[in-house]
Amino acid sequence: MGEEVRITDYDVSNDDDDDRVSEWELGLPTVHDLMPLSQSLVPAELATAFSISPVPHRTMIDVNRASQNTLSNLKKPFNNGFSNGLSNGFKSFGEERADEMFIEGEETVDLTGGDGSDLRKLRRVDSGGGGGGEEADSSARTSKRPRLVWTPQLHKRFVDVVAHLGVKNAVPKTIMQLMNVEGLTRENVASHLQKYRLYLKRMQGLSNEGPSSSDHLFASTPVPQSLQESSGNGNGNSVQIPMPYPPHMVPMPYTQQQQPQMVQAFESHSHPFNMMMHQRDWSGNKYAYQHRMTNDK
DNA sequence: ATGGGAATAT
DNA sequence: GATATTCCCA
Repeated sequence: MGEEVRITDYDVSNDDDDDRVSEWELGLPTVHDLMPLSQSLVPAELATAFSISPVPHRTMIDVNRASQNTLSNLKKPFNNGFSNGLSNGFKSFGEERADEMFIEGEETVDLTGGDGSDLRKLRRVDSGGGGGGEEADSSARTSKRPRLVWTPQLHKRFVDVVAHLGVKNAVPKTIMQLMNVEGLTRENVASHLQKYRLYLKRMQGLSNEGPSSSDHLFASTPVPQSLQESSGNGNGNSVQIPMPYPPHMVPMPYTQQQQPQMVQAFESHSHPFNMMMHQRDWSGNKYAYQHRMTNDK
């Protein structure tokens, strides 16, 4: 019964590309449409000679596809929470690939964008008593956000922010804003903060270092001195932008980059972090894998 | 509306 | 049982 998030269902029915057909898809492709948009500057002979891989030919159709794809992505950034990375990726490889390549380098929609707007506000739709109106589908699935998984990276960011804020100012909302993580809600932070505080408390109780064996996550990120005990971190001023965190979101899974050090008293098993993306693809983009994680713990 | 914490849920 | 969400109240 333990129901884990199913990413499958929605998408199938939700797939914009399929149910919406645009003109250019309907009409027969014209010659112009099929005409390659670009030509190689390198003669075929030379190309082969130097083993230069030819750039895939793109036609207007490809372009339209790509742009539509992009549009729909922009339009429904959070339809079903964050699980899109996967669902999209699994659709149809052959076809999708072209599009991907084409729009590669595109930025993930950043709702946290410059000013720090939000995407929260999507809350549960409660039945208004009465009759009819049903949440159609625009943003209906909104009700249930997948469980947020606090990855080490995410937690680190959290800790950093809290540290820079000082215990005084470290309140959920502020933390959330400073963390600047796409899709992170105040509740998420509040909850985590609650736990973190307990951890800290329990921690100084034991005076010396002795991370309980159960504090997997927390133990993974050292508690900054600014938090060790004293409050305020000597920062009496209002904190404006202590640490400009890049807008983006959190890295990804956990590749096998094990470091010889840190043989601390970690559990004998491997980290559970691989399981992380069972619910959601935080980075929300498929290219995350390529990016190197620059965070250390 | 927000923070904090207890109660639930997964 | 750990961990995250939701409910409740100050």
